[in-house]
Amino acid sequence: MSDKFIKTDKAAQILKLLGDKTRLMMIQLMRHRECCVCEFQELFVMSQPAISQHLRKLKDSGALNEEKRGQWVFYSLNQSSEYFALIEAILGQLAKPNDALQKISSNTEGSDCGC
Amino acid sequence: MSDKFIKTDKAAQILKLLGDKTRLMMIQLMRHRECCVCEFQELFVMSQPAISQHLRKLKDSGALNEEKRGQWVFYSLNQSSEYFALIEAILGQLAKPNDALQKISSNTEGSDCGC
DNA sequence: TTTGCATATAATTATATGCTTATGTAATAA
DNA sequence: TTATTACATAAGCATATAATTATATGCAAA
Repeated sequence: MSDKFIKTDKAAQILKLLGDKTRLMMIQLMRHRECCVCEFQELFVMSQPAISQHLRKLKDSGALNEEKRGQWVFYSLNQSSEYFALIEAILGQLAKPNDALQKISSNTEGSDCGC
Repeated sequence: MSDKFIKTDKAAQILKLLGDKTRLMMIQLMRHRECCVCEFQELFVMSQPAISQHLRKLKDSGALNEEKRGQWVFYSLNQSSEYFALIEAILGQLAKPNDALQKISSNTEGSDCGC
C-alpha cells in the first residue's frame, strides 16, 4: 500500500507463480475479463483438480479475485493487488495467446461456457 | 528477433528463473553494470558453487553475458536477449535493493572487489 | 430428499529444484 | 614447476512442485 514498488522477496514469490506455463496462460486469459473455471477445463489438457490447484495458488497470493455465482466460480485479476502493476507490466511483453486460446481471449463479452 | 513479444512458454521459463530470490537479486544488481562473481559471493550467504549454479542457469537462458578477464568472470545483462525487455519491465516495478545491496547497487563505477 | 453438476480438498507419487561437499580447470604468482 | 586464486562441474541429498486418483462440499433441479 505504502509503496507501489515490490520488494525482491515478494517479487520472487509472484514470479515463481507466474513461472508456470499453465498459470501464466490463465493470467493472460483473465487479463481483460473474468473466467469461469469450466473455461480453463476446456482449454487445458489436465485434470480438474490440477486446474483448481493452480487457481488456488494464484488466489492465495492475492493476485486473483474469486466470485461464486450459483454453482460456478469465476476468477479475475485483482486490480487492488500489490502485484497488479507487475503482472500488467509482464503481460504487456507477451505475445497474444494463439489458436484455441484466441477464441476465448478475444471474447471479451464474457464466458460462453453455458454458465 | 522477428517479434518483440514473447510466447507464453518461453515467458514462463524465464519467469521461473526470475522466481528465485537469489537470482532475482543478482539480476537487480546487474541492472546498471556488470558484476564480478566474487561480488555475489560477498553478498549471498551460500556456497560458491551455489552462486555459480544460479549464474549458469541465467546464462544458459541467454539472459546474461559472460566475460572472462584474467582469473575473474564478469556477468552482465544481455541487452540483445529476447528477454531483455521483459526483464527491464519487471525490474521497473521493483523497489531498490536495500541495506548491504545498496552499497553495491549504487556503485555504478564498477566492482571494487579487488579484481 | 435424492440426484447430478461444478468445484475444492486430501493423499500420493514422480520429478524438479536448490543446496551441500568434493573435485576439476584455468589463470596468475612464486 | 608448484602453489594459489577464482570459478565451474559433479554427485548426492532434502525439500518443493505439479500431476494424478479418490473423496468431499455446495448448489440446483427433479
